[in-house]
Amino acid sequence: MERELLLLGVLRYGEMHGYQLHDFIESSMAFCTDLKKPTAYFLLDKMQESGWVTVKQAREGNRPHKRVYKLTAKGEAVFQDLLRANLADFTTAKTGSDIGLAFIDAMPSEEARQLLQQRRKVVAEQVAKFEQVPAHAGSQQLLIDHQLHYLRSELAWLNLVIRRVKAKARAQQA
Amino acid sequence: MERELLLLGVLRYGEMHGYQLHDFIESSMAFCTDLKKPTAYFLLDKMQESGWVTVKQAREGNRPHKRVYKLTAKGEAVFQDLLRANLADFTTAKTGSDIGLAFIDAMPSEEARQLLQQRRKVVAEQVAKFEQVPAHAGSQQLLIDHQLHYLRSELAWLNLVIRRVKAKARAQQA
DNA sequence: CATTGAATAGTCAATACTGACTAATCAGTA
DNA sequence: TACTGATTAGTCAGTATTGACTATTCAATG
Repeated sequence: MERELLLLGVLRYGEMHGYQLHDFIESSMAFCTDLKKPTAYFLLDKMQESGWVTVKQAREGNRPHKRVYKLTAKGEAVFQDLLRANLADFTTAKTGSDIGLAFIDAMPSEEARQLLQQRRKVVAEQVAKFEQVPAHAGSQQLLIDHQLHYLRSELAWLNLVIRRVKAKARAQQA
Repeated sequence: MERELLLLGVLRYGEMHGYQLHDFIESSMAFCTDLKKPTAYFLLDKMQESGWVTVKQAREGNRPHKRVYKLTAKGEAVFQDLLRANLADFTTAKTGSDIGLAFIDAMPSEEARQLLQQRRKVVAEQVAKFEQVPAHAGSQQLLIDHQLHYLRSELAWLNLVIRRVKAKARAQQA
């Protein structure tokens, strides 16, 4: 239900059409979710069927159809419920970057070390990127802070792994 | 390609049938991926078409069909490539638990504080669970260590957020 | 004013993923 | 031996998700 929570939450800022919604999410929340356009429309349609949002066709100038979505009272209630459920719970994030580590013994430690150093560079670049992000308003800042916290923690862990792999590489060469 | 890497990597331990594969992943790697049975069979079929694995029908006793998958030379080559690509790269994990934080201003800070304290309990329990996990062999241990590192980092961050929310709750009541 | 490229808005066919199911065997037990 | 529940093995129909596309409008430029 996270994506629903997200869409409802964004719609609380005011009525919007699908493209705007998707755009806002792409730009403002890219690092905590990735909601593709067709998925957004799919979910919005379902929400409309459930009565969480209303849709009206709008025309500006002589532009073609444009579906404007608006939160209903029921939608707001669902939002409040989902929000509470989300805040009280915790689901561990899954990386995909871990899978490689599981099989790190399948290659020479020295090569693994080099690859992990490349990975470290990637993480360090992301950290740098987020350090440059200008201050955001309110809870947006929370997400940025979290991302930074997370990335730094990953960097620290990577350093640890690299040290371990280095030790192993030395042992192998001896 | 992470799931492919995973399946190929597990098959390197020796030929297996689909159920065994899925079982191994469920039990040994549950916290870094979740690969459902039908997905495993789906991917294995595709891999067979690509020539990464061979399949042979086997019968033990008079059990019905049982498809035994075995890595081919090509499969091993692909595995090595995927492994290198995976180790050199980094993809940030996405939680879903962040979405709630993005809208935390939509409820009274005092209530948010209580909910986040529930969340903290959930995280703390997971930390405790992983601290109990007995030592594993080789790179399996790496995954467990990573998970612990990650969970502790999340716990620390949550504490920080809770402090902030507390401060806000005090400010609101004053 | 025709043309190019960007932005806006949405669609669709295809892929990926999963919940819920079948079906056989085995192990215990009453 | 008939029944119950667990284990093994796999299937299938339905849902979720996405890459790649269409089609319009706008803005700028030669």
